[in-house]
Amino acid sequence: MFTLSEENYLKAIYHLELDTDGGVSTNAIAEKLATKASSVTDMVKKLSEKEVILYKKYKGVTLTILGKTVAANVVRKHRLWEVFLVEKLNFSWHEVHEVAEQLEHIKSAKLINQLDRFLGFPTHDPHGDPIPDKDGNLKIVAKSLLSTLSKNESGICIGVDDSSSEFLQFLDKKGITLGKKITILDKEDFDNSLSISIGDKKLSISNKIASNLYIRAHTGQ
Amino acid sequence: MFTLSEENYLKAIYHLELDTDGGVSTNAIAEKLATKASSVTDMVKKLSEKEVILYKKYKGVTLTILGKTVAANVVRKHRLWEVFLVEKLNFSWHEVHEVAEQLEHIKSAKLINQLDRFLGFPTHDPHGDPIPDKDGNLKIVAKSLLSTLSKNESGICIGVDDSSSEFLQFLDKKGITLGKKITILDKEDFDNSLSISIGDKKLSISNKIASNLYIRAHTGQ
DNA sequence: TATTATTTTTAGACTTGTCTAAAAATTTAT
DNA sequence: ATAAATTTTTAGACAAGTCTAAAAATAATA
Repeated sequence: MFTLSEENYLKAIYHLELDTDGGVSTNAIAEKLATKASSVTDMVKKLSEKEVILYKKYKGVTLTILGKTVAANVVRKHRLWEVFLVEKLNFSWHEVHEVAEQLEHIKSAKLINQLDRFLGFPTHDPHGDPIPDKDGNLKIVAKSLLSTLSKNESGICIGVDDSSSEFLQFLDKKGITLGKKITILDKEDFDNSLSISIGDKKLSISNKIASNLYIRAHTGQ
Repeated sequence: MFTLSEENYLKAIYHLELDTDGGVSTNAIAEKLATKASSVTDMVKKLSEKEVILYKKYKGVTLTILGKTVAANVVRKHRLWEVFLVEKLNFSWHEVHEVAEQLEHIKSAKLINQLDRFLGFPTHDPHGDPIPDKDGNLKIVAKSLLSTLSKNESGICIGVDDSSSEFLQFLDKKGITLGKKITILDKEDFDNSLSISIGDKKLSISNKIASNLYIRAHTGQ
């Protein structure tokens, strides 16, 4: 069994491993968890003894199979709870993270299995991130950043890269939500801003926005 | 803000106060929380400084208004989550306690308000215990133990005194659930066992069982 | 490569919540 | 009311998780 703190470390390492090649550095973990490098070193020794990570002094850490399973399970719980909060309790997508951070540590296999069933076995959370299955496997969906599409191409909005509260509230204000079809009407060379149509509206968005929206590529029209 | 441990102490004191006159003793708290009296003394000093309890050395403790509010809120959360688990996730009433013990510590006013709404503002949990409102007030329902009724009297089963897993599973097996009408057919002087009718069944139950079932008195009939 | 800068680890300390063992206060019984 | 039993508190210790400051290892740069 793992403590709340151990679970948070495993989750942080899990996320960092996804966009790092080779081991995850002490400093990276410290930054992600808003803690000090010395604290990370301590915890990393403990996790290494529990055989959930591989650790060589000064060499960074990697999750073991066991560690990855534990971490994925925490992520699974986090994302299922997010779905619950949005679908059943009328939370907005920018409000769910903080609460899900707490709920993800509740220990009960039955609870999470029944919650999964109750929600209709969702595959993605309200930000478009995939929900790991019981074994920790993710369904990978081919996705591209909106900023990489060309004029006249279109696709379905399936997720965000930056899921900060500010960004999500901005999207709400603009009417940009998951599942909507977006078409590039024009690209501005000057500042890489885009004219897009979404639903029956047209709007102009900066490159920064377009670089934080994921699109499921739409082969043909 | 209160730690998990502080909340558990407040909840224990809250429950103990309900069936104690005068202050709650150190030993009583220690027993309820399966901890040592010395630990209780330490925590009690801390809670006293936080002004949620009144404490005089060797004299036991009492909740302040603030303390009672905090404790009732934890109980409110516990019982709302129990309703959720039973009504929405198909838990049996004997399975909910352990999970609710964890969920009751999740901090989010919006979460609990929305959960309350989602569940239809329930007034009682699956064991028949009242759910405190936002201000910590309970709706008191006049109730009697089944064992106190006389022959030919009847009432609606509205709760249990002992909510141990074993007892609840026993009731399940006998088909005794909240909301059912129970009529005393006969009382056996020898061992105080009862013959009752419940639904369309007749059965015989021991005095021990009858002393753990609450009935809403049925004036008339 | 030698030096500087950065990262990581160690050493020692602090907090929270717990414990054991012993002392002090209170209660019960003779 | 005094002695015995019980309850409660104190004193000191420990584990988990964190921190600061300094030392050691690694990486970057001249």
